[in-house]
Amino acid sequence: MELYKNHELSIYNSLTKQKEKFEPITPGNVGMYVCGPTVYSNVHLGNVRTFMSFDMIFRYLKHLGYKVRYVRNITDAGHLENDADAGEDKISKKARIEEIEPMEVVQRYTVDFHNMLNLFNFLPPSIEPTATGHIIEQIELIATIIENGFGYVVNGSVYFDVHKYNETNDYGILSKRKLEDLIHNTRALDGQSDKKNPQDFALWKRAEPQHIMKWPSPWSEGFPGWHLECTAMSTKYLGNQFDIHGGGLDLKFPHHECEIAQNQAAKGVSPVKYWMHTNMLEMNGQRMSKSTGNIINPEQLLSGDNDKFDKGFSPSVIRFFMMQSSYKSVLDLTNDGLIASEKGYNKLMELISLLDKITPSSTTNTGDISVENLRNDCYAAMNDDFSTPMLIGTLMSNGKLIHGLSNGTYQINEADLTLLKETYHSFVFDILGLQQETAAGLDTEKLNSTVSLLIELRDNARANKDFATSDRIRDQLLEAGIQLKDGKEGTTFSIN
RNA sequence: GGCAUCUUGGCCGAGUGGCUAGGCAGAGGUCUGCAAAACCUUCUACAGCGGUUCGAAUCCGCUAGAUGCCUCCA
Repeated sequence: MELYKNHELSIYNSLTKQKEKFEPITPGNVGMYVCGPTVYSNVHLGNVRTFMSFDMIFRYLKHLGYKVRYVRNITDAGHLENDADAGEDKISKKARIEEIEPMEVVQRYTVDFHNMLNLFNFLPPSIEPTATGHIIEQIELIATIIENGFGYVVNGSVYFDVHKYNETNDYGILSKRKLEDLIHNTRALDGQSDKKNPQDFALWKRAEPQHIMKWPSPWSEGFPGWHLECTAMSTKYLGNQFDIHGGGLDLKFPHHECEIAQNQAAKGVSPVKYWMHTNMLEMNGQRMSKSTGNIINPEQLLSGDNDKFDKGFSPSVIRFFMMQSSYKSVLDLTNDGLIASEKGYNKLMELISLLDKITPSSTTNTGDISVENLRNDCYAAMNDDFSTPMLIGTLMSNGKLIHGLSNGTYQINEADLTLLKETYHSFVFDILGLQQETAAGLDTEKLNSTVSLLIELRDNARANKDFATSDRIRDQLLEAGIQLKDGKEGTTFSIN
């Protein structure tokens, strides 16, 4: 279904700093590249937020009927600790500290990364290439950049000549910086003697003898610079120019700026039509940071095993929380915010279970709400630069329609009911990527029959006005984490 | 210091020239043996000052405050 033909999607382009109508380079096809994690430690919750935003974008583009090729890389080499000559690869540093093979580090944290994303119900990208798997492509790219006069070799290392590049191109076009300002504001770092200018960045670094991760190249035994891998892998799989490039806001400069420069220098074109940057995740009003201790692992947030939050939160609640804010806004992770989201999420899931129980009538009478309008509002929200907060608002505020249908105030015919169900299901599950969470790890069938028995006993007690017994059942169950809910149709329960 | 972004009601968080965001919390109600849950109703806002405009939370300027990047970071 080529829905995109009937929808005008607009995307905020960080390059032009405005919303633009989305028109892919090849009609019907979308190429999207997102800078993935450097696998040298456990996945950070901020990474989860960024990748979740692009997961949602991937989902919506697919929903619109685009054929999407989504490339998200794994950085398993080349990411320098700092840009000085003494710079050490993050992976080898970790390997040295832990006395294990670099590829063991990579394997461990790649597995952790995938496990975590699975928990949060991420779709796998179309291609997940690794930097170490593309050393040859990177070497070729460096050779071309040198050939074109934008790279120079010093002591076996290769640097990108930013000043030379800036004579014919605009270094700073993405981050809105001027080279002269950068010159004035670059801090003096030790050991930069190899570079012609401090603004130059490494394309290839010669490895010291004790270095464990290194590859042969025309210039030295060494390893590629960090910015290079994304240029090599994105253009290999998506072409010299592609539609969307995403990543966290903190990668805008220098990483993405350098990608543009490398692509211009090697291929003569700017690589990306729409640059998208996701904003930062904070916790309790402060940037998450290992050095200040303002940090929490995803596992700890899920389990509640931490000193920052009252309890654990399920993956869908965290996803709902993140989807309630715009990917372009700073999001502050707080206890109150998560509690509020948990209630909101439960409410939405309740709406969907109600909706699934509604039976069609011969005619439709839904007051001043029309299913058609509701559906259009959902699309309008998403078409407006993937406004998931607006989408959630629409889904929530039309809850009165579902309640009205449920309690008989409104009626709906079969065609409209199908459309309504389809709308809620596709936006909530397929696009937002939320899941209806049944108590994971519990044998729900056995639990159901057990609690049903208790509900029956309680009903009998209440009928006999033996409230001591009925209240005891209710209160004891609540203490055990099972909440009874008395409704018109009888008593149901939920697990807290 | 430079560049950029942001400042919405008790809290979170959308919107962006005239028209209800939404959630949480609060208040009132329906239901209930009492509750809880659920549902219904309801309150409150656009940092300050000046300008543009018939009209500004929305555009422009200034002031104050916060944040990000400038060094590895999603």
